[in-house]
Amino acid sequence: MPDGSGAARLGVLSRPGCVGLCEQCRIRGLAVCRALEPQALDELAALATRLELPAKKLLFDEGEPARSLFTLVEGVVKLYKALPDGRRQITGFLLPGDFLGLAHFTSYAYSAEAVTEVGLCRFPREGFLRLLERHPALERELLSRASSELAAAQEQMLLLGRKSAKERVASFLLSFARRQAMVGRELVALPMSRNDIADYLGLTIETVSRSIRAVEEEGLIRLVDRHHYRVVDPDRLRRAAAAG
Amino acid sequence: MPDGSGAARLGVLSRPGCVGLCEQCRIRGLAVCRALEPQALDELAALATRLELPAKKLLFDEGEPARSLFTLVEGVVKLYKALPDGRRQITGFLLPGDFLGLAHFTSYAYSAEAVTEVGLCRFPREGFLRLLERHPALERELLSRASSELAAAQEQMLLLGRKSAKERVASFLLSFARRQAMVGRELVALPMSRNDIADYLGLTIETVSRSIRAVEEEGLIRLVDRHHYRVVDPDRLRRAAAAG
DNA sequence: CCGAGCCCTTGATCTGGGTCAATGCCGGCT
DNA sequence: AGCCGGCATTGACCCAGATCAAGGGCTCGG
Repeated sequence: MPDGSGAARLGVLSRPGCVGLCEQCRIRGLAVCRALEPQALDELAALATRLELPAKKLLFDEGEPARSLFTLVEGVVKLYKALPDGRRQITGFLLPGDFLGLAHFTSYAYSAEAVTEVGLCRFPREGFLRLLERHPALERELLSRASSELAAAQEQMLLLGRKSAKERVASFLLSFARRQAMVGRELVALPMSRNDIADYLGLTIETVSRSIRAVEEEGLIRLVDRHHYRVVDPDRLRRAAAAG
Repeated sequence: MPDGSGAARLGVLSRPGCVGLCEQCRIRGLAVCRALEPQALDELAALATRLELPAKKLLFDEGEPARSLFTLVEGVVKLYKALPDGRRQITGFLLPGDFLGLAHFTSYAYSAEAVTEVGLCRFPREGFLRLLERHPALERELLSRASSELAAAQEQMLLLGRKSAKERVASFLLSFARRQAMVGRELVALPMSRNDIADYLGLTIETVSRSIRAVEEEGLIRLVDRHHYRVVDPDRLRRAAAAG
């Protein structure tokens, strides 16, 4: 259990209701971002409210006024954009510690939906932006996160524009394992549906299913069940993903 | 000709060698970003060196150590990522006023190449980062730019993952016209090759050619020559692009 | 423990866009 | 002006992945 200064260092995530979540946060959370002064963390904590949502619950919808920003504390969230006729593109899956809601304008540019049960910290937009002005270190952290998201988006454009179905699936399985720091034989959870994977990779569920099967039959991964796999041969998987 | 304080407001772009470029910059340049103190502008200006490149010249290559950051002053630059076997995905075209080179790590995550003759201001990475620390307003500007780039990247993922060839081409023609603030009947320049358009839209040159033709035959645009078009029917073009 | 419904997988067929193959055309050089 | 080389267009054909169509097997509620 963190003492007073420990609580300050863990910021918003060590508030009542967040106990037990600090493990992830220490690794990935906004609260422990480099060089953020205890002062800023306390102010962040004062601003935050805790939020829990069941799986499949919409967090916010594209075009809706952006009133809040969030850090994901627990569970998985998907971000997506949709066309009027219902075609969807999932632009990313968020894991605990990820930040969401930075809107360039005053409304969200994408929708966010809980994939699993999720726990979040919510920050009201106004207060957060004022806090941002007073704490350049926080702004730096956001800039750093935005540029790594941008790099990930560019990688995804390469995938969507130029990779074959099998390469897409291999890339996805590899990068998802990587994000959980599991490229060995540890079990990797795949909490989203085949439909979500398809909408993330620009494919159909049938093609996703067949491609996963193909990757498994080549011995690059081992499917434990629909929602769990092991990376069996990281090197060949990397090659099947056309580098990454 | 700007006086002393005018020169300061226009920052790096009103230095010797940049005369005559201020028109674009006043509209889009980094130098006039909101609320940037004259002090910061002068420091930026002191840091900048002017750089000219012919068309097709590589500015930097993916993976190369990121020693510089740039603002594009004149011409068009393309950013791309490539796979080992040569497949390419262009992730964006930059117009005057755009900023490039923000690398999350110490090496560039993509390549940058001049599409036309270009003029740039170059900032050495070290100096720029130090300057960033002293001027939160500059950092805010970069964050704002990064988030609008991110929104553009998400839009492009939707295009690459879910739109048909004709929708992609319509979206591209529309957004390119928009970025030049020309959605009426003004002539829009299309300086890049069909190959570049194909690599941007995740298509082949043949499909790009056929799709442009189709969009023209439906009377949505008028092709003046290979590198110039007019938007004839913005509304129907918007619909053909599946909204945008 | 059983049944219903929802995912998911697997198979058969179809098609949008890729590939291959001629031309056509423009711009630069002599 | 005329030629040359690279880019663009156009046409014929093909294939990866979409679509259509059956099952199969978790999961959850009763």
